[in-house]
Order: sequence, then structure tokens, then C-alpha cells
Amino acid sequence: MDSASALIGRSALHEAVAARLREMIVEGTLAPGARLNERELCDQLGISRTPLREALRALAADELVKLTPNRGAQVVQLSAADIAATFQVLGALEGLAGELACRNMTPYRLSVIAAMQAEMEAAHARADLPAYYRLNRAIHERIADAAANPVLTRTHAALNDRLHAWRFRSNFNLAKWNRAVAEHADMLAALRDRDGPRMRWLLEEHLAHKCEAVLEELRAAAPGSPS
Amino acid sequence: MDSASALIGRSALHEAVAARLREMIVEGTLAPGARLNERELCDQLGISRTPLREALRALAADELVKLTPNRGAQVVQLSAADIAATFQVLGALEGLAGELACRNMTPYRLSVIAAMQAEMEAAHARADLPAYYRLNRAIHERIADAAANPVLTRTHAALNDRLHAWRFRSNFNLAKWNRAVAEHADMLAALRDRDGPRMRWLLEEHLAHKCEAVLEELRAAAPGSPS
DNA sequence: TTCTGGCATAATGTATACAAATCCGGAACC
DNA sequence: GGTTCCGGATTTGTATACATTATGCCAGAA
Repeated sequence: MDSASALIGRSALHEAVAARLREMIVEGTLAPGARLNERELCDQLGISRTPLREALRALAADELVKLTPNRGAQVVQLSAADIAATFQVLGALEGLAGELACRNMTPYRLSVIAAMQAEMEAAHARADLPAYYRLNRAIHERIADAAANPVLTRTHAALNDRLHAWRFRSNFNLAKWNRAVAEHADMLAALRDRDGPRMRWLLEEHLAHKCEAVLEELRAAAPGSPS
Repeated sequence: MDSASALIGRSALHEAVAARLREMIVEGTLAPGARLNERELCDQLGISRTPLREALRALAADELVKLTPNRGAQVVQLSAADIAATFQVLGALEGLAGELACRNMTPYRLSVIAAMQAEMEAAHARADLPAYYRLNRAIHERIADAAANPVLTRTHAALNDRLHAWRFRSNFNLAKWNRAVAEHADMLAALRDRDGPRMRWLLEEHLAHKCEAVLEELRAAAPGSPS
């Protein structure tokens, strides 16, 4: 199978490894704080140490793992302060993205986002958390893409990855969930009106609320040790 | 606690290599677009390929070099669009930093920045470009630090590095240089007044103007093809 | 003359071997 | 009994060897 897909999958073993590890970290398979033994991972993935190490360096650059000089790698363990700081930056980035997205918004793009919003509301109505998260993330990514700024898209995605594991764990209280859905409806309206400043403000608020929810969940779930 | 970071200088050859390469790229010793031959660099730096490759992966993650699957690394060549996109994101980040800095501003920090501003104005008065750039960058970094958000500081620094080589090359026309200095004076006033929204606006404008200056210089220096 | 095909060369990707450092356990000493 | 120091085992860091892929040249044919 050396067709067009071969261009991506063929070489770059370390990239594939990095992608796999990223997935495992983002989804929580590799728990925050877990130490990563090189040989162990090599056996598990069926590769040699060289590409694994290169993959780990790449993840470290994205701050998904922390490397300590002669003591190996471990999955980053974000403190409450780290999470708050990341959300703050993410808020500024999404705010910018929203403002730019309003400028570039086309009827087609708007319809795509509107459709996703409807699907997300349906997921919310039937309390389908996984579907909700997926659609939520997709909407935010669409907004970031609509800004048509590749640097913004990449930076946003990198920061988002760091938080994803926590977002996924935060099992919302219902009031906050309802508010989040309402905020999304407002955002859609702002996009429709191409009201950049309002969109920016809405997104900053939305992210701040989300941060609050995650931190609350964090305090409630694990004041001491994880179980 | 990150007291472990003090240990970094000890081993971590690949980190030292990455730092050195970063320096060479940021300062322009390695020109944009230059292809990096692994063995050549190894001989030049007196190391083996393994740590060099790990260093290159780290730089690629920061988008200072571009890796192509079986074809090695080359220093990134930013297009005008890339530069504009980066400045746009940088503007949002510095805007946030400025707003937060106003909240956290203390008399001592303000006095430090004010002293730098005075020095920078002196450098401007005697048309000392290198000193001006150094102080300019130091002031922006102080503002970013004053935001007291490590994620913001790091993200800002990473984006700034990508642009540094270009900033350094842009030999300002005088009118724009004067305006930039005046804008810095306004920023200092906003910090003194702890006027967050104004500070944000000033920084966004300041960065937008800087972007304009760099792009103008770029167009003037290399309008078409270098044939 | 130009284009194509194949081969030689060089570069990157991966694996493995070796060196240095850390960690853990036990024994000796206070 | 507790502390300290030493030594083996494990783990990471670096170098080198081998495999795979790209590149460039030359010959031969249209």
C-alpha cells in the first residue's frame, strides 16, 4: 500500500511514536506524573530507543512530558496554577481567533458551525458527555481555523492538548454545563452578526468559566491523592 | 518546585547543542533557508549525530527549523504571511501580558522599567540601534514577566525568537522609530496608571506597527527574486 | 540533442553497543 | 538502633554501525 497515504506513513517512525504517545497522554492512558521507562515503552511499542527518545524530546517541547537530565521523562503534572495560567493564555488566543473569525466568516462556514452547534445541543439534551466534548472541541477548532492564521491554529492546538486530559475529566455540574451551552449559542449569534469585539469577549468569558469549572472539579476530586 | 532546573547545565549535551543552534539561528549565523547537514554540524560542534538530532527535533518543535522526512533539516524561511501571522498572535499575547502586568505592577518593577525606558530613549537619541534593540526586547520581556504567567512567558518567548532575526534586520525609517519610542512612553504611563485596557490596546497597536515596519523592510530589501 | 533509466554516492532513519550517572540495598561504624 | 558509606543493578546519555531512502551523474536510445 504505497499510494498517496504512503507519503505520510512511510518513514518518520519517531513522528508516529510521538503521535501515539501524545494520544495516550491526552486521553489519560498515561496518567499525569507517571514515569516513562524507555526500555519498557520500547518493548511495548516494538521499536528501538532512538526513535522513542526523539519522540519524547518532541513531546517535551510541547510540554506534555517533563525531562529531567539523568532521570528520564514523566508525564507533566499540571498544578492548579498551571491550569489557570494555560486557560488565561488560551482565552487570549481564542479571543483573537474569534475576532478574526468574524472578519472571515462566510455563510458556508457559519452553516457548518451552526450544524455542529445543533448536534452539540442534542448531545447536551441527552447528556451524552463524550459526544458533547468531541463536538465542543470541533467547534472551537473550527473557530480557530476560521481565523486563517496558521500560527494561531498551531499555538492554540498545542495549549489545548495540555488541558484536554483535565477537561475530559471534569464531569461538570449541570448548572455550568447549561451555561456553557448558552454561551455557545451567544457565540454563534456573534459570528452571525460578525461582531468581533463581542465574540472576543464571549470567548474570553467562556474560557474563564471553563477554567473555573475545571479547577473546581480538581479541588473536589483530588485534594490529596488520586484514586 | 522546579529547583531541578538548576541542574540542567550539568549534562544534557543535546540541550546545550539546541541552545547553541537556537542562538545561531536567531542571530542569523545560520541563514533562513539554509540546509543543515548533520555530519557537517557534528564535525563543527565536535559531537555525535545522536544529540544533534535530538536538538534538531527540539528546534523543529519550536518551528525554528523545518524537518522533511528523509531530506533533513533546514532553517525556516518565513514568508511575509508567516511574519504577519506571528506578529498578530504576539500582539494578542503581549496585550494580555500588558493587562496582567498592570494588575501586578509594583513601584519597584515600574522603576526598573522606567529606567530601561530612559536608557532606551538615550540609545534612540544617539541612534545606537544595537543598544536600542537590546533594551527594547528587555522591556517587552519585563512586561511579559510582570504578568506572572509562566505559560504566557514561555509562549511569548518562543514566538519572539522566530521573529528576532527579522526584527534585527529591519533598519527602521526614522519616523517609525520615533513613533515606536513615543508608544513606549505611552505604555510606561499606562503601567503607572495601572490602566489595563489601555495598556493592552497600546501593545496591540505597537506590535501591529512593528509588523508593518518589518514587512515594509522585507519588501524593500527583497522585492522579487534574487537573480 | 534531449530524455530516460539505472547505478554510484551521500544523506537520513534506525538499531545496538558502550559509557556515565542514578538508585537501592546492605554492611560497617558510631 | 540509627546513620553513613560503598557497591551492584538499573537507567539514561552518547557514539557508532547498519539499513533505507534520496540525489546526481552518466550512458544509451529516440
